[in-house]
Amino acid sequence: MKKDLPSATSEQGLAHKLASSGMRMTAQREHVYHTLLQQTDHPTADEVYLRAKSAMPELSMATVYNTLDALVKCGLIKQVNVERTASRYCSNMNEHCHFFCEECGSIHDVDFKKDKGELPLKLPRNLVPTQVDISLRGRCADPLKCPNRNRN
Amino acid sequence: MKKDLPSATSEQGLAHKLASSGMRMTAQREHVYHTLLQQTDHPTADEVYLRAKSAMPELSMATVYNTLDALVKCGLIKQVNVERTASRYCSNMNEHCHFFCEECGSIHDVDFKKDKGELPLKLPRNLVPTQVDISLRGRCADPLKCPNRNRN
DNA sequence: ATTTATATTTAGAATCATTCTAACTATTGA
DNA sequence: TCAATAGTTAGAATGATTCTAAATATAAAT
Repeated sequence: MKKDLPSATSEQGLAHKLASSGMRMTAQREHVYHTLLQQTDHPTADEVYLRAKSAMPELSMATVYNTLDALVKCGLIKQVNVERTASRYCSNMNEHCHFFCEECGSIHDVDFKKDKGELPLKLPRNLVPTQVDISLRGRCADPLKCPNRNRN
Repeated sequence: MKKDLPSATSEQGLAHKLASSGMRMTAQREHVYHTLLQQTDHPTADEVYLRAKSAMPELSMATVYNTLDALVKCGLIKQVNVERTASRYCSNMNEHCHFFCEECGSIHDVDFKKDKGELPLKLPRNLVPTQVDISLRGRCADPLKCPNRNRN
C-alpha cells in the first residue's frame, strides 16, 4: 500500500491556507490533514481521531473537531453530509458530488461532466445561491462485494 | 387566515397510504399530518410538536417522531436536511428542491424545469441511483426583510 | 359483542454526535 | 525574553433523536 509521506507541497499548501485564514500551523493540524490524505475514504471525525491518534497518542477528540472545522474553512477538505449520522470528511477537492449506497453504506465520489450547463431549476430572481449540492443515493452494483462495504 | 378543515381527500389519502404500508390510521397521525398541511413552512419535529400539541395536549414528542417517520415512509411528506441541525419536514410533494438562506435561516422550495434533462454527472455504470437530491444555499434578496426570517 | 393479537402511544431514560468550558501550552511578534 | 494571542486538552454540557417498557387503542376472529 502506498502511503505518501507528508509532501512539501501539501505542507506548504496547508501552512499557507491556514495563514491566509488567520490560523496557525500546528503539529496536530498537519497530522490530522495527512491522516485524511492517506485514506481518502470519507471517514467520520471519530474515525479520523482513531487513525490519527495511533501516531499521536495525546491527540484529543476536541482537536480533531477543531482541525476538521479549520480545514473545511480553509478549503482544504469538504464536509460530506449524505446521512444524518456523523459527518464525513473528504479530501478530494475536485468539484464532484457524492453517491451513498444504502445497501453497504459506502460513499463514492461522482465527477461532473466537463460541460455541465445550468441546472434545470426555476430559480426565482430573489434567491442567489452561492453553493449547490447534489447527492445521490441508491445501490452500488454489488453491495455485498463492495470493497468499501460500510467503509468508504 | 385560511385553515382548511381535514378534507375528506387528505384523510382518505392518509388512511389509504398508511394502510398500504401496513400501518393504522390514528387520531394522532391524522392530527400531525393536518398540522403539517396547515403551515407549509418546513417546521422541525419540535415545532410540529408544539403546534400539534395546542389542539391535542396529550400528544407526545415520541409520537410526533414516530408519525413523521411514518408519513415519510408513506410518501406523504419529505424530510428536509439542508442543515445539520434538526430535520425539517415538507408537505409539498411536487418534485422540487430546497434553497437555504444562510442569512435568515429560511428554506424556500425551488421547482424543477419542465424538461429537466439528465444531470451532468459522470456516473459509473456500477452506481444505480434511486434518489437525487439537490440543495442550494445562499441568500435571499433581502434576508433582513425576509418574511420567512428564521421561520420557513 | 368479546376476545385475542398486534400496533400505537406515552413519559422518561439513554444514546450519539457535537460543542462548550476553563485551565494549560505553544507560537508569534515586539 | 516577554507579552499577547491562538491552540490544545479532558471532561462536562447540549441537542436531536432513538429506545424502553408499560399502558392503550385498533383490527380481526371468534
